[in-house]
Amino acid sequence: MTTIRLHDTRTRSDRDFVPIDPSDVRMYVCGPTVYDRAHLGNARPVVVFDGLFRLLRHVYGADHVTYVRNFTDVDDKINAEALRRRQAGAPGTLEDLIRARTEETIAWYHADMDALGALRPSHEPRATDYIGRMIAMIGRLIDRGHAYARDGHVLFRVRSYADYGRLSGRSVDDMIAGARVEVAPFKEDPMDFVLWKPSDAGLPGWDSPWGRGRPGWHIECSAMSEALLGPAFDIHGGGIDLQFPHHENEIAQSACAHPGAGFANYWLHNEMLLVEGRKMSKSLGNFFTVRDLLDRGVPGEVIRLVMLMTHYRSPMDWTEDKARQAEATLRRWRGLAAGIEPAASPAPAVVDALACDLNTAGALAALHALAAAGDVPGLVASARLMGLLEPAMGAWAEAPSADLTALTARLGALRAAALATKDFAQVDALKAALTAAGVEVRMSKAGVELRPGPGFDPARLAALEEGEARE
RNA sequence: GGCGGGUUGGCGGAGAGGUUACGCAGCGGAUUGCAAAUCCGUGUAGACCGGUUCGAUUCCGGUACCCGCCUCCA
Repeated sequence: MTTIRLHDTRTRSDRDFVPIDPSDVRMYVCGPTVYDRAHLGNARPVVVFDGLFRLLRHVYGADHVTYVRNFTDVDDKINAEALRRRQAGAPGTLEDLIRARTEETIAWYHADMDALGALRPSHEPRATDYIGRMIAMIGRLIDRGHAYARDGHVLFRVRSYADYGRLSGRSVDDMIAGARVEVAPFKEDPMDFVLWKPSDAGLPGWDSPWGRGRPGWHIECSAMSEALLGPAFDIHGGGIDLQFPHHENEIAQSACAHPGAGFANYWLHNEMLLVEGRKMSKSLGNFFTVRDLLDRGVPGEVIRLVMLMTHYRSPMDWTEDKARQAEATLRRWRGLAAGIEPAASPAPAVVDALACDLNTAGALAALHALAAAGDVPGLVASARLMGLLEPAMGAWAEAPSADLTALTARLGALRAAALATKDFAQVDALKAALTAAGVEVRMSKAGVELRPGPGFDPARLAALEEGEARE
């Protein structure tokens, strides 16, 4: 069996992956807060961990991997948007508006991530469906002395967990020295973080032993992973920006709620995304969503390939040039793959590259080698392991259907005549017009061949044919 | 200030202590009336300074520069 090697952020080392239970490999990845369209940066962990999901399914069997990715649907930004809508005159209660907003956003998210060829996870829990579980976990943390209630809040007592800071490599004292922590009178220690906070009448809230309120950010992931994967599971993933504080706090909560269980055995973090060399931000004007790209005609498969060109632990720079390269590569491969059945299994070189801490760039090189060697069935089977060249994703690359027989015959006749007279003026004029209409012109001794290319424009072609009729 | 990551040929981007990464672009050739497409060939790069070594771009140390996190942003 293939041995998968993963870079574990917690130990800062590459480790052979050994699942707790090979018949049920379990992975949890932090999903989106559903307040708006997913931007391109949101797509990176989706593609990265979809790749790992596919690899795990390949190695352990599709029915032996459980992948959980949550939706955070309780959040102040969602509340703010719902409030804005109500003030703008939208009907319904605030809770209705919140639900409507999150339902809408989840549907967008699914559509956009589907377009990138990401498989749906096994479970996609919503935080609001696990409030009871969170309350129970908070209660247990209080009972064990790891948390305390104060003024309607419940706080995690950071000093009660000796390993706090281990994941992100910092000590509580260092962090306090950094002095960027919220000072609140109800905190025993400035680093203590919120497990539960009170909600006023204008905010969504749930009844709890500490009054009506809502959960803090981190507890949801601890509660949902516990519910769906158990107190110990294999892999926990997410963006590197979540390493602190989110994941650090998650570990503290889960480890203290289930001492000795171990929580997640391997921690994987993907690096951030840049756009043309700069951090994507609204202020720089380079902020865009996945949907923006799709609407602009950049196929999801192209976005996916661009993402796979860079190793997941390096910052990935989105550039127009890369998108162009990726599109050209996919067009070539899809051209080769047309009508070819995939091999029974992906090429070992590709699997090995992916098994080496998801070396997607290496795997792509292996794909190029398969294409160069003419092993198209192997290319297709291997590409599909990476979520590429899937039949459902190829509509964008299909040549538009068009009847070019008349034009082919006309060009062929002109050329045959020109070959005799050595006057190619008319041939070249027609060729230029065809090229301008997005038709690929191929001439050889055997004859003339026309095929619609990427920029095929039937309207300009029609004009050509009308011109012919008038002649 | 604290913590972490990075610096590879024109561009993108990997692996490996010593033998071609790969892709794109470029260049040369085949092919073509000319092209396109395709095919063949072609590139000794590794921020800087030391150290270890028979040998380092690959290991160790330092310097410079860049980036991220420390602000419920993946």
